[in-house]
Amino acid sequence: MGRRGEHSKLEIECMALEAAETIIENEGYAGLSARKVASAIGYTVGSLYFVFRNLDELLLRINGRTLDQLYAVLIDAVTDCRFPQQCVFALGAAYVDFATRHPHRWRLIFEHQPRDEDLSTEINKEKVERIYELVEKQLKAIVARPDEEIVLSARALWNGVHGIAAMTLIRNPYDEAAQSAHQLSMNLVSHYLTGLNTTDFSSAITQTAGQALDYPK
Amino acid sequence: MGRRGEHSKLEIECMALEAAETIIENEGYAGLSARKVASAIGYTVGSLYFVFRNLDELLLRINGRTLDQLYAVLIDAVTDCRFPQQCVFALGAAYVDFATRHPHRWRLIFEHQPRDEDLSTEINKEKVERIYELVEKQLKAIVARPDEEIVLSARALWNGVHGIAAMTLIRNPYDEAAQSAHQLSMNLVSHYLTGLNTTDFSSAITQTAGQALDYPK
DNA sequence: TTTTTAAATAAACGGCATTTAATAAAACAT
DNA sequence: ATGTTTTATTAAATGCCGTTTATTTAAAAA
Repeated sequence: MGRRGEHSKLEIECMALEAAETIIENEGYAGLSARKVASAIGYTVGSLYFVFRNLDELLLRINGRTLDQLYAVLIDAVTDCRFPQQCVFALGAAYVDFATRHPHRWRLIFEHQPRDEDLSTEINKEKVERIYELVEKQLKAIVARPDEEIVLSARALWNGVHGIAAMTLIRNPYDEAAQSAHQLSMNLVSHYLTGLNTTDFSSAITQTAGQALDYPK
Repeated sequence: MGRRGEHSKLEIECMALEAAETIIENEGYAGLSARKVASAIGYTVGSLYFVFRNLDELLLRINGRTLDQLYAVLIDAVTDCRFPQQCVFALGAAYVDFATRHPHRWRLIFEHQPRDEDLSTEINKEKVERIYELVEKQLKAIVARPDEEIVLSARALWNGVHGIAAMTLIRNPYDEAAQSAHQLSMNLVSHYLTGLNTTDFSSAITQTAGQALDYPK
């Protein structure tokens, strides 16, 4: 058949993204296929390639949407917290929560790497950067340090929270994972912030931690 | 052709593992295929299924070997460090180093999850646990805390270091990634250990951090 | 020497992503 | 109203893939 004109290109794109998200949410990336997405929206495979260059592009778009949702959740988490320390805890808890609630989509963000070089990688870079900035803002309110060090610390701490979510989710049943991850996240954030607050000339110590703590060159 | 008897079953298994490792090391998991492994060792696909139940099993075996290598590297890292704090830094540095040197094989450990339920998951569990114990040992030498808390803290800190390696490696060129990861790992370990040392009645604080720091229930 | 056994293969199956050529409906021009 | 051009859509083809099956053949056993 030819043009039905039932849905616009943009509508098909949206339908495909939603269908794919549902499949991934339920069965994970392994359960996804172009054919499955197409039939879920009542079209044939070919039509997908009329809207997306390839599956990689579709996945990239899905990751973009997931990152948007994640950001919204994190924004929400920092709206009802009073003190910056409390806010960092809340951010960690919200992140772990999101990861355990949508494990497949969350993992896809980090595990999918497109084969085409292109600018594909860069596309969602800002959406990730935004999240780091949420943490930086809180750290700035906790300790007075040069911007450079705030950026470094936010990355270190947030990557840490991410690692907890990642390792906990790898092989654990839903509820168990969520509980364990929360406990670990709290432990990490708590000790890290204490350490950050305690260290007076932090930048000096961080840069010379090797000598100070007898770190091997 | 029929039985050549040129290689024993065990020899073929070993050859296949090595060939697969090379492919993954160079091209990543995406570049691996049963046919490619088979032809690399001068056999046809069918022979692989005479030795492994399926590709999942082969990958599981590879991950086991990678975990063994990683453990060896970490053991090595703690042999030439004098003080426990220094040892934790050394462990983190060695981990980050291994991850950046073998990104594809390292990622495979965490990203490959077999479809067969089986006990497959459990197979490498000990090899992961062993690593946490290395960290626990050092933490025990740093602070006097109940075992339960040591275990929790080792997991939190180590997952944190893992997260740094993971996030840094996702999209960064080799050298850049390695340098950045080292810096972040140092920052995280440094502040975390300071915090752990500073907190006197840590178990009390960790368990009641919610109230203490006004953490949202 | 014949029979059995087991190693190894070739070929097949169904599925996949992606590309190609064919088709038919709409939009446009006359 | 008619013919022509677009363009949305599909069916089919290509070349991979993991896995299974039946078949061949060399060695071991009889």
